[in-house]
Parts: sequence; C-alpha cells; structure tokens
Amino acid sequence: MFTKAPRGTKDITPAEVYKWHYVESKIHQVCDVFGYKEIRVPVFEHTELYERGVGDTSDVVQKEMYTFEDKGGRSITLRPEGTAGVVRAYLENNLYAEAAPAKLYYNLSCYRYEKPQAGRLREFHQFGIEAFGSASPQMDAEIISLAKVFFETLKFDNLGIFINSVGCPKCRPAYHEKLIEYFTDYKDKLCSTCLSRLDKNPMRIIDCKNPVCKEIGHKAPMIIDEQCEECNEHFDNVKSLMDAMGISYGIDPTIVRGLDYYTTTVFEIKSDNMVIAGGGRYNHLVEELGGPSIPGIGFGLGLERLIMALESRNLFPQKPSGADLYISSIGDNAAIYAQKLAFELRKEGIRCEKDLVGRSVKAQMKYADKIGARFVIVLGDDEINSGSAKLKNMETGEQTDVTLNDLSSQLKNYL
RNA sequence: GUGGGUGUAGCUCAGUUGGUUAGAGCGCCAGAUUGUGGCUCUGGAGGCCGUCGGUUCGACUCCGAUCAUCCACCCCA
Repeated sequence: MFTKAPRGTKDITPAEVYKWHYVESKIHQVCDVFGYKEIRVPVFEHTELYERGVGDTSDVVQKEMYTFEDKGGRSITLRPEGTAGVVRAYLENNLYAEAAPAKLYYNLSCYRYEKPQAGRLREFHQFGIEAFGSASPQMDAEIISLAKVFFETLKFDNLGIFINSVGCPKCRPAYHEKLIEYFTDYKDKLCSTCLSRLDKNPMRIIDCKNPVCKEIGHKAPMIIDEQCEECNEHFDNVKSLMDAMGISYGIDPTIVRGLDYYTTTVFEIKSDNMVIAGGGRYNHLVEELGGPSIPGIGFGLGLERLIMALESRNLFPQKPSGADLYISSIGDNAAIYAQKLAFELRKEGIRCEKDLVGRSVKAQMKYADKIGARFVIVLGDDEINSGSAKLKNMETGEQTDVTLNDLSSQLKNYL
C-alpha cells in the first residue's frame, strides 16, 4: 500500500532524470531566445476557474478533474491544464499593465482523473507558452515558429505542422447551423457519441475517428470555407507569414481542439501520427475570466509524450558520466587522506567520488566503472608518502603519473 | 466510461495433462596467489508464484472475486 505509487503516477528515477533535465534546459533556452518569461502558478485553483476557463461542456471539466472541498469549505481543483491558471495570474498580477504583449511560458504538472495508458498519466507534465495582448497574425506565426525551433533544437525531423481556423463568435453560429443541417441528413449513420454532439458541438463530429463518421465528415462544409472575412484574412496572413519564414505546414480542416476556448487559429504538431503539441488562439478567454478584452494565443505539450518520442527516435544525448574522478583507497590512513582530498577537489568543482563502505580495491574499481567515473586514482601508503600516484583513464585503461599536491590543476587538463 | 491482454527472484521471462526441496538469462555480492574495472570461470544471496476465497488428498498450474499493470477505444497532453 505505502510502497506503491497511486494509479497513473510515475516516479522519475535518477537513472532517467537526465532526460528531463535535457528537455527542460531546451525549454528554457528556446523560450529565452524568443523572449518568453517563465511564470509559476499554483497546483490548485478555485474550481470555477476551470469550469469557466476550460469550458463546462468539455470532458476535462465534466469528468476528469480532481476536485475536493478544503477545510474552509472552498471547492478546489488540481489544475487539469496550464492556460486557465496562467490567465488568472496574468490578471491578478496586472501583467496587462506592463509591456504588451506579455509573453509567458510554464512547465508544470497537471492532473486528470483518466484511465492510464501509453503516454497518458493522471499526473503529467506540461510545457506551454501563452502570449497576451496581440491579435496580430504575427503573434500566431511567432508562436508556431517557436514550437518549430523547439522541436528542431531537440533534433526532431519528419515533424508535421498542421493548422486550421475555427472561426470566431461572429461567424461560428452560422457555420454551426450549416453543419447541423448537413449532418442531420446522415443522422441514422452517425455513431452514438456524434449524435449527442450534433446539437451542442457539431464541429467535433468532423474530428471523429469512426470510419463512417469520418467519411461523412470529410464532405461536410469546412469552417475555413465558411468563416467571416475577418477570420479569413487573419488565416491568410498567418499562412503567408509562415511561408515567409520558410516553415512548411499542412492545412488540416479537421483540427478541432478539445478545449472550448479556441478562436481562429488552431494548430497541432504531429510525430508519427501522434499529436505531441497543440494550441491555438483564444481571443475571448481573458474577458471570459473577468479581465479586460485581451486576445491570447498559446500552445502546450506533454513532457512524458515528448520524452517517449525522443526515446523512440534515439534523440537523447549520451548519459552524462557519473564522476570525473573516483578516489580508491587502501587502508585506514588512505581512507582519511581520500576524504580530505575529495573535499578539496569538490571545492574546486571537480566531480569526484570515493569509497564510502570500506570495500576492496577491486570492488572499488568495479564501483567506479559502474557509476561511469572517467578517471580513477588509487591511494595507498606508498602514494601518500611519495606524494605521487597513477591516474587511470577508465576508457582507455592507460595510466599517467600525477602529483597529489596539485591534483586539481593536473586533472583539469584531462577533463 | 467501454473492450482486451498480463500478474512467478531487482529486471526480462520459462514452468510440461494440477503431484514431493520453483528454474534460466541478465543484474547484485564474493572468490580465481597477496593493491586495479570492462572479458572468462566458480560460488553465494534473493521468490508466502499480486491478494483473498473456492474446487481437490494435493494448486504457481483449474474456477471466482479483487487489486495492480499494459494495450485499444473515448478523450486528450
């Protein structure tokens, strides 16, 4: 019971944490280059924030949230995604009063009560960026270009960028009616879930994986053909900016994102048919959450899925060495000397290890090999008395003489 | 939420039609002439065979339940 992590959670062990460090370092690096600043927000928020922000018709809100009442009687929810909390923080800290647009990014854990499977956990980690205060298509293009650079930095290739437009509150109602009209003719052929979507959210039918629905949806009127002039122009501008940057992309009219707040531009990035990043513009979310009328756009991606994709493509760099130097010692005197030497070297910034359990030299060598130490030095009474020892390169096996009193400076020549 | 697979040593898995002290490989620890890893050889530790209940003279092996885990669908990251 106590030795088992709750369902859908996963420990990140020391053996694999370097992968996370690697990805996180690229996140910070790319965001910094693009001028995005990190924001950190609470793990839990008032439940109403997500009900209003994510949309109370979405599956996420309807059945996947970790909601509970705290001791003060407040309804609290563990964040199921990042955007809503970031919008709240943006408003609460009056960030709209600072230089606009506000360009933010975050890397945080999210919680959804779902049945776990490959790449889907109850606690997962999401990297996302949000930009508030610009309705310009240039903002859209910048966000997508950041995503592209991020994946390129991780050495991804064969990546597909797909964009679509889902219209705005001005043109979507008319489109919805048209869709309902179209799909009603096929009422007896649609799957049951699509049937229930028909009135509330007909756009989702286009997204259905059921082959029959897919076939029908394929010929349905598409929003990019039906949206208003303003939306059309915005979409065209995004496309030409993408062209100007030389970023190739596909237009996928079936992209309909699952969260309710999107308007105009939406996009997904796929790798091997798996969506690994997705996002879009949300011009009314800030206002919806009680703020001024400020447009926003962003995207998010799941770190677990990203790491899975990197693993399957063998894109992680070599695991870093466990230590620069292992100090092997023989006998009590040498052990004391080794303790002192390790302390001195560590103060110099040299990553060194020594025996901590009183093992034989042979066992110490094995240990040094196992942790991936690059060099080993063996200290016995002879070495301590003479003040010199042999430095062994664990990769080549060759040994060179070194003096002990200025070991750190000699070592730095080899590292 | 729906459907399917799997649960035996730290890991990956064997385990014959139910029959006495449950196996392998890898890993781990220790040796192979005294102070040197990776290769080889030898030895050793380590499993209430997921849990509970049932059938049986007897169950790792059959049945049921439960939990966990994996996969697909749904949904999404």
